[in-house]
Amino acid sequence: MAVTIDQIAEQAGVSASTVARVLRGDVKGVQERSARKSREILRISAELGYQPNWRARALSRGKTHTIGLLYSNPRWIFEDPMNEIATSFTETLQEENYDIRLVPVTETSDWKELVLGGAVDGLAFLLHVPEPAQAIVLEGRLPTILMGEKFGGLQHVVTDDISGGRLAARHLLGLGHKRIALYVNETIRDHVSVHERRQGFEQAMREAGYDSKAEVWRCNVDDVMQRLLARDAPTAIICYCHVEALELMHACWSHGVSVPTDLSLIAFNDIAATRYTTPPLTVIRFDTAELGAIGARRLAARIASPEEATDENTVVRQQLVLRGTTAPPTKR
Amino acid sequence: MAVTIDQIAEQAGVSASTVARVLRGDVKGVQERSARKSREILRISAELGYQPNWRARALSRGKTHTIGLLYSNPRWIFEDPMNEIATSFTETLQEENYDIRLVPVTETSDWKELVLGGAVDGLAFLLHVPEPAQAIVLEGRLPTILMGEKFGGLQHVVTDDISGGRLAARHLLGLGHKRIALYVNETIRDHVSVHERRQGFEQAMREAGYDSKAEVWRCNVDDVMQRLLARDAPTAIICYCHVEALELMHACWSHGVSVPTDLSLIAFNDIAATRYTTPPLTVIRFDTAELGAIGARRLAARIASPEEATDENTVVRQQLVLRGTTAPPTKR
DNA sequence: ACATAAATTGACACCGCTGTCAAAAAGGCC
DNA sequence: GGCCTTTTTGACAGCGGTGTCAATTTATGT
Repeated sequence: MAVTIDQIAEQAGVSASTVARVLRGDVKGVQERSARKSREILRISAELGYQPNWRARALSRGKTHTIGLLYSNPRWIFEDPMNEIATSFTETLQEENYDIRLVPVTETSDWKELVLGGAVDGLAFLLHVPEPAQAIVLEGRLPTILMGEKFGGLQHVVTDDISGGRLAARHLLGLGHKRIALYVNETIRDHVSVHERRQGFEQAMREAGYDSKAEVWRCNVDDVMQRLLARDAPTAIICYCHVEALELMHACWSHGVSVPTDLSLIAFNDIAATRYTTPPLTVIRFDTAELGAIGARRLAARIASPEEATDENTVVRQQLVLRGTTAPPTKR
Repeated sequence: MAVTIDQIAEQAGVSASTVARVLRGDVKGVQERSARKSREILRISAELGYQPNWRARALSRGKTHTIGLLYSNPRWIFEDPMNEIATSFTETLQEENYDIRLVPVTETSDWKELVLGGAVDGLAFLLHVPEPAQAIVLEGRLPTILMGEKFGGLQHVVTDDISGGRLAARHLLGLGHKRIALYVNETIRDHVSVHERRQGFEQAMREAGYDSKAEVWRCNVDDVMQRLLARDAPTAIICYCHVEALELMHACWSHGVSVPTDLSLIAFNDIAATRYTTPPLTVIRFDTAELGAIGARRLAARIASPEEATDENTVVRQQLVLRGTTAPPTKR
């Protein structure tokens, strides 16, 4: 059906090897006769609309020039802020001439065949390594990069969550808040970032001498509202991520708690929606594009030359973005 | 390096063909000796950790069991509400045993090789068919599905934007609004949905006898605010999509225009962020999951049996979700 | 013109699996 | 046991390229 190298060879009256070489641009073209022949071959292949067969090439070269993005739930990779990371990851990888294959990892899917069978040249993970894949990834058969998570000595690019937590707390302390809580929704998995944000938060509170007033709430939004309405409640909340913050903003609005007058709020992850709340959310942000791009380049480099691979990990810094949900506490 | 069928064959003392057959489960296993041999082969291949070579299989079978999701800008496919469609599309395709390859389409990228070279078995487009791909797609060499857009006779799954526009307008008319504008940001490409939403809107206005008061504003948010502050301005705005609405909500907030007291707002696309504005946005929504799933199943069916392929297109209906940004107009 | 070096070319094995086909083995029946 | 049918098996030719190597052709130097 499709045009092959042999058809071109036949038409041009040369061998398939020659056609392959010419198409690959692997002829010096010094000799007159040869140069003419090359031009002829190029003409014919263009005329026939030749397209190299990707499958044959992959088998022969032993490479697919494809990166597998492994995930267990598509919702996670398409969701904020992962989608921003994924965007820049794919964009950068495209510059490096790689394509992305989305590989859903479940107990039943054929992901093993794809990964171990050579459908991809490297692996990438966003925010977490799915359970079923962990053992195999650790065997290190393929170049791997983890973005936003640390796992068993594999190369990673992460955010600086300890200083993120510290930044949030210090900002609130600077405004005069004395009692601050960190709200982590109870459904959140036990991710390194939970631990680190907490660590930074507690560190800052300790430095300020408010050690005992650093509370970590692992509950749901209703519990938070209830605790907030109690006597001597915190005057500021740091939300583990944007989800908690958006929920809480909404809950405050319906309970008549005014932000930032009655309560200061600060969230992690600067997703688009945080700019559209009323007032816009003060957040701790990191450069998602940078994280994705670094991950992409690291992985590409690793695939290109596995020997020279460095085990360097990168930490992307977090920064404070002042918007409208934090203010000095009101005396009450 | 990796274990091949020949290695297993050698160890088991049989031919490669036999191994292949056994692994494929293509033996009756009636004869005692044969059954024993099969078990032995399976044992050995498990012991050696055999994984079929995906590349070789693809070449040999002439199929990759992969769908190419073509896009010209990653931002678009990872963005709301496309990500919801993409999520359900990939999930459904996974059930049908296909994987997704993200194929960025630019002038320079090697997408032609991937698509025409047989790296994918079918093509999918979200909301638009990138320019460089249009000619080739129309040749119809590969099964194709378009989601959320119509293009040159290709099979598609779209939303019912005409009735969507009508729903929005009728709701506002029902509340007593007489002068309504449709705001389409000037940067929006000329997409069928722009035309159709407008059509539905104008249709409803005509039915209500307000034909001349159906304005379509193709401008930016500053222009909108300016026009709104004029005498005899519209009391309600239908936003072409969520982006316009979020921007406008924000602009209203900073200009002291209160929604919905001073202005009623209704938007298309029920993305997550619309639920977190204050007040939450009234929207016209469609079932993104349904659209993605239908697209996936159609494409899979087409690939499985190109002959029986129906040219049926599907229209996913739009519906009104009442939230807080619409109210009867205030006399002023 | 002749030897030598450089460029070009075609044959061929290979990548690892699939699918066909004819030969070999096993089973069934008289 | 002999004959026929059904299973099972291995050889082999692809799939469409890649890459090596030796043979052939052309260019260069004297």
